[in-house]
Amino acid sequence: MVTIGDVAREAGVSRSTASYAFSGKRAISAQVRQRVLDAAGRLGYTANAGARALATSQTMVIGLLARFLEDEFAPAMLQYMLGVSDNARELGYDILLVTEADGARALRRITDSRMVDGVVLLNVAHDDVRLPVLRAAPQPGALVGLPGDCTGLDVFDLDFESTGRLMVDHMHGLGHRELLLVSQPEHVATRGGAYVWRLRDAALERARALGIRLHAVFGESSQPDIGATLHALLDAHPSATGLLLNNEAAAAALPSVLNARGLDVPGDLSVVGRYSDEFARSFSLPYSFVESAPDRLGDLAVRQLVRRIGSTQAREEPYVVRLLTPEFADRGSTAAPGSRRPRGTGRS
Amino acid sequence: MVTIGDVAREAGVSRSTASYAFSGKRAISAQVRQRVLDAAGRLGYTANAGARALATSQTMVIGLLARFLEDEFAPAMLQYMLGVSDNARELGYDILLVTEADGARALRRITDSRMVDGVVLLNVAHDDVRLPVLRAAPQPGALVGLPGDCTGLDVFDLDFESTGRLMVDHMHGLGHRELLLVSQPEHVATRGGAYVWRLRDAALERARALGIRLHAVFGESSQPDIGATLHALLDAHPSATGLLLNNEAAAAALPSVLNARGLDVPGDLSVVGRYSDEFARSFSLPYSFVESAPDRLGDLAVRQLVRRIGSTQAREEPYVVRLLTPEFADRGSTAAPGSRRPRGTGRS
DNA sequence: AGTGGTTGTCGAACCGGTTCGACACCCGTC
DNA sequence: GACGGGTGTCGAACCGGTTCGACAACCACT
Repeated sequence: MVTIGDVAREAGVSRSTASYAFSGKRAISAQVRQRVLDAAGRLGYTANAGARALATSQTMVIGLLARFLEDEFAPAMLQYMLGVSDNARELGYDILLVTEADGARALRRITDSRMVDGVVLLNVAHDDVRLPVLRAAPQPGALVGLPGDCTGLDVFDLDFESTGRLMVDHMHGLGHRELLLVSQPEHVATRGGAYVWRLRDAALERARALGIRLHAVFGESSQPDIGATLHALLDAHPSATGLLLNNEAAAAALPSVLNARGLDVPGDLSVVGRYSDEFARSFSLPYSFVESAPDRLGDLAVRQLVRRIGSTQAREEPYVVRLLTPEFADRGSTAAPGSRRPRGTGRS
Repeated sequence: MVTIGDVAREAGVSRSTASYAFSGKRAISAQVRQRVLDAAGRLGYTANAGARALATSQTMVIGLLARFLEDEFAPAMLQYMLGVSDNARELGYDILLVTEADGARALRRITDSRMVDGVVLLNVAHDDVRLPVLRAAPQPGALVGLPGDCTGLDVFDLDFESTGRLMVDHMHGLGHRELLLVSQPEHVATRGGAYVWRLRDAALERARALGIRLHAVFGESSQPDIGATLHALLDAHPSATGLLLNNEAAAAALPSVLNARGLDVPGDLSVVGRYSDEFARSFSLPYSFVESAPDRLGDLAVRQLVRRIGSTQAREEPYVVRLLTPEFADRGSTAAPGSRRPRGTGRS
């Protein structure tokens, strides 16, 4: 293994001079700097990350804590992971991926041992057990997902309440008066998935205010159960004209359910989902949707985290809670109720 | 920050004694060991990972290089990532996740700087540019995916050739004489995705040997294009009675395509896919399939990698190329051709 | 009592970087 | 010709662990 000492010897300078030649933190004459750089190139030198971390107390690594919980839809989570990973790398940070079931213990492990300069938590629950650990950690952290108590934390999430209202308002504006809402499994909600009831409650309240009947149910996150649930829901409320989805698995299952029932969208039923554009492409979802913006959230979280890592004074700044305004991506799957168009061939 | 020196002082021993009390690499009296452990608990001591890495030349981190290429189906890749991550953690290793587009450069970065003890490469191409870098690296590496040249590497993959033959044999055994095969995009194959033509060529050859007509096409990996391709394929070969899928996106799109055409499986068409069980659940795929076993491959790759990391003598052992025998998961989507059963209600 | 072998502990060196203080040198200036 | 201020380089200390050699204390034997 070639060390900075080898480079220094090859260039005929001291170790400290070699170090300064690389970092530029002190003035070094052009010739000497070039001699050092040449020597480094000749020897194939790369600084040892562990040694540098020890000396500088900076690892240039960010911990990414993902939670793959039962009853949650893994493909959706991937988008958030990539959103964080790609943006971190752009800022010069590597990603330590943690997928352990016991997130709190894993978080303590990587922060206490100083493996990371900071941490991003995904899929944050209302009363997330990882939060006390994060608050006690010496490194800063950023959250993707809104917990009940945000004190001492930078938080980024989609505004699920506005999303619920937006969905209802949109349908109401088109003339719908009876809607269906499929949320994630109740189990996910009771476990602390606050986004479930944040959207749901807001939608129910707005529906009440507008005098709309809104039938809200929880749906499975696995196939084929969710398909059966969708069928049952449509059976139970034949007069409903609009369907709202806050459940990626339900969205993925919907095309074949509608196909089986011979229902036309938006002629027989207007549909609005909530997922990411990338997700829609993978799952062939032709519905209008509210963009969940995982790449955007990853970008915001990493950027803020790196700000705090970088300067001690940034670490003193007030914490931010940023809820993204939902954006409606129109794919033409909503229309005035009862505006059935001639059925297509199914082939476009 | 509390160091081992603080613990030693608190326990009234030297730093080296404290170190030995933790590692157990020398005999330490029971009382002293307990004093050290108590002191560590009282002070909340955790060893600094960078310092330990520097001293031991071991980081206890494995690099995971994923490639999210254009025209490839991201949700399928996630299964492989989790397969590696979960198994690595079980063996005491953390995961450094690398998703950079320039995999060769990233690989050089993390190996040269000694951030990782070893590396797992996912989605390996036939002539993968990362392989020369890996061979030159001082750390061992393991591959998930079979390249053209395996010398000096431990390689794990599904046996795609056997898979292709198995699919054809299975259909032939049921009496099918005209089949369709949908592979990944041709672009993926020409770029070096060897698994594409390994399965395809083997299937074509076996079909020829058995006197079966096999129409093999490449299909898009994005929606909704792949759906249109499936429709066109079924239009072009109305007499084909069996469909083979080596394309996750095609599998995901198939239910609604068949639904739109009013085709019954296996009455009108027998179907066999190639994906993972987990994937089938997420995407609601009711078809028989050959298990791609991402968890198993991750397990094998990590286990072999850790073996080589652990002992210098294991590093001398001959390299292994392990191709998993394909396993057929029967979901009842194949039958003798023309054995149309009464159509279901689509609800079951 | 002297010898030899364990057992338990310590001090010092080392891993490979970074950083601070010291200082030699060169320039222009009074 | 002494003086002051940059500029460029070096030596030493430090980051926080691990590990090796030395050695004291203790035991059992002859």
